[in-house]
Amino acid sequence: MSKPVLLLENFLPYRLSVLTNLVSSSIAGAYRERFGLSIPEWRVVAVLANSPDLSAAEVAQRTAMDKVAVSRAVRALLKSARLERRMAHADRRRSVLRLTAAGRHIHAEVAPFALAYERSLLHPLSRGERVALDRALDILLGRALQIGPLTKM
Amino acid sequence: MSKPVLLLENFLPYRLSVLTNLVSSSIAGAYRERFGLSIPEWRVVAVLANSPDLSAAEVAQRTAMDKVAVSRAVRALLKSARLERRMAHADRRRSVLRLTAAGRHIHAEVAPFALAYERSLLHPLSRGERVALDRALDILLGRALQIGPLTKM
DNA sequence: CGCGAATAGTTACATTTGCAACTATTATAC
DNA sequence: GTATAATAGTTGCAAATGTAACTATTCGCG
Repeated sequence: MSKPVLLLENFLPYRLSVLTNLVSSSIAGAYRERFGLSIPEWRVVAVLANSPDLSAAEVAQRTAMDKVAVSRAVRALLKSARLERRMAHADRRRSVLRLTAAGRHIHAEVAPFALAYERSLLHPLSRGERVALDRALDILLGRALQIGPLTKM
Repeated sequence: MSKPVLLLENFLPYRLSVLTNLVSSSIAGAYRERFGLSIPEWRVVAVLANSPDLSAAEVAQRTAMDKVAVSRAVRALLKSARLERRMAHADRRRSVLRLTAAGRHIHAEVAPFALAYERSLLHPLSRGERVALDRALDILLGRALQIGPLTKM
């Protein structure tokens, strides 16, 4: 029975971090220079394309972003006229966010690009391997939420 | 034949990002408050524990960090006396980095903690699911490197 | 009502991160 | 040997991100 040794290259959090950083920075560079869009902005566009008229808090929840990040992304999207904001008549704190025509247009451009990247990334995996990956990521996410902030582990 | 639709919650880069942020921030909080160590510092300690006398550039390569991040982590570790640095006699540009006794000590504390977190995270996965995950992450990393910066995709 | 707690969103500030420019040293070419 | 290029590492600056404090509005409950 040998004591387990920590090798960084085998350590799951490290491997996730390296892979994610590589993937995210590749995508972010492409979005930025081709569409003038940051990843937070892209997330906001992506959810509003499928679910118009959400409030900022609802967008935050669906994008796993915090409200400050959403606020900044919304401001940028308003400035670039890809988003319009009204206030909820019932509750004047609440905003109602909706893509403009320009916003829907950029979504129609970026979405196929994003899907193509994902398809290319997954290309070397078999159907079964993709299913296994999906499942593992789901389980890990749930587990990470469960473990939480590690206040006292 | 329906056109594939982009749903953020199914988009692999998004899912990787959410999972990685959650895992990394959990770990980072624990390292910081319990050991006074940032993740970049931890990576440097982890590689030097197994491979003493590396140069900063070699550390950068093995930790997937850039040289600036390594430089900053090394400075912090020197300040906290967990690392000592000599210069290579043959090439006085090159540093030779080695953990001090305090550095080895912190490694001996953090490594079991890190392994325990990893074990806990992987707990709900079966042996076969872990193997499949490992394999998928390896393949994805290689593929992401191959695809590269997306300069012209 | 009306007052304290809660919620939506923004702003301000500190920390982190990435990139480019810089210094110092060594290697290469002529 | 000297000039040019390349390499190791640091520093400075700007952009991105997170945390906390703040404003405005609404809710809950007497």
